[in-house]
Amino acid sequence: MCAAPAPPGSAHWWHEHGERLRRRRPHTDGLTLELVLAEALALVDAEGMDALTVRALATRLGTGSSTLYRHVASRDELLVLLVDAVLGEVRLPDPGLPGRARVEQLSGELRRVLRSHPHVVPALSGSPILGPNAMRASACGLDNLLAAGHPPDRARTAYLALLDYVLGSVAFDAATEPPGDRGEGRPAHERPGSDDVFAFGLRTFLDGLERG
Amino acid sequence: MCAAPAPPGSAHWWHEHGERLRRRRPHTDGLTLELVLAEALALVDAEGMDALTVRALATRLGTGSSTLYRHVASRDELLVLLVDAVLGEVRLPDPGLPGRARVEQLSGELRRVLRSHPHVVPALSGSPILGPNAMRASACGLDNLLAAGHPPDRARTAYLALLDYVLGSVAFDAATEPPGDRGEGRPAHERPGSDDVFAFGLRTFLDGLERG
DNA sequence: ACCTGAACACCGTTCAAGT
DNA sequence: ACCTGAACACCGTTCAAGT
Repeated sequence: MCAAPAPPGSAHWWHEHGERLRRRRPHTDGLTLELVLAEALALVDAEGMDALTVRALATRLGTGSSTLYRHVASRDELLVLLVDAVLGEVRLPDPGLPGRARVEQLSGELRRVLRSHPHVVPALSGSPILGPNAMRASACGLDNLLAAGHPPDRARTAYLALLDYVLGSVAFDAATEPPGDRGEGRPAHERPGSDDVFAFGLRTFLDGLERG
Repeated sequence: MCAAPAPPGSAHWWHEHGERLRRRRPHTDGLTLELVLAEALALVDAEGMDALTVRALATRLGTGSSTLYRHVASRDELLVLLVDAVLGEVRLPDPGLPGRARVEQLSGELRRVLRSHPHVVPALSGSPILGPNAMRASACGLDNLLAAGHPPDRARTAYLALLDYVLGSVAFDAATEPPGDRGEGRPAHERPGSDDVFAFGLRTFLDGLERG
């Protein structure tokens, strides 16, 4: 029974992953999951997601590919863990700030961190984002909206919509181009920078949220 | 000179692709790019993006994998073309409607189309979205905001922010989970459905845009 | 000229054989 | 028990050989 393996990134998988970490004993070689993830992130940052092959990662770590399977069950698992590792770089805002300022700060910080690892971003849309670092940021995001004075149901819905916007602005940053610049010459209008677009969208959403 | 191949999905690549289409003569077998893309979409919809291998697609089309390279230069090109093919399903809103209603309708339609091909969505964040069908929808999206009474610069910025939100809401739909449901029992609060989240976020953004 | 089978250089993953 | 080289079943892509 219970032969179905939990899909990497699912809540069930994260639960089992936590138990696995608690149970683990040190390997005879010095290799740890943390080292594997750090090297994987360095590889992805330097050469892009396609360069993150199990074999290339193993070579960088000075072993064979089969050795990595003692730390990670599959390449998919590696990607899920990599995403949460990146989210671990997010610094939560000062709790002393007012609600809206905290919302703006956390949104900007999430965007900053993800843009500092651009090749990891496409991996965000593959599987659910439920790792411990994701949950930590997530709880903070909801708290901020509650602190800004929104009732719980409204705060929860607003939180999800805002998260979609922040992640979308990172993922589709260079992917979206305004229409009207079809000619060969320089465009008639300055194309708005992605930082300006992000700030405008965030401000507009929060304005709508306050006054709605 | 000019040996650098344009990366699939770039404006330059799309330009060359258009010329390639204009120049093409019929192949001796009945196979066309349109047929290749239709079969690729059927395969992705049925079995997911990982199942879209050049070999599997060729088999479904009754040929060998090398034959597909007469229609598409690489698997990456195939994905770029597939994304624009999906965007071709977007129906533009009735021009007789008022600006804001058109914005809401086009946003909802884009979301509907992408959610009907969920396995294609992750491919959106890989490369720029500059195909003819993307540009057609894009031009409409900007027009709608102009028609809603926003000055050009503001309309352009708002259009980009709104697009990030719509794409984000599709791409991170199942990927985002609200905090607070950590217990094993049923959650204390009903989790807001993604349709509700989307509608709320869209309304909130447009409210902020009107009153800002 | 057009087409394509067979080959090349990979890939993720497994597992029997080593220590 | 722990580890890993070598193998398995793929993959995208190319190109010489066929028509």
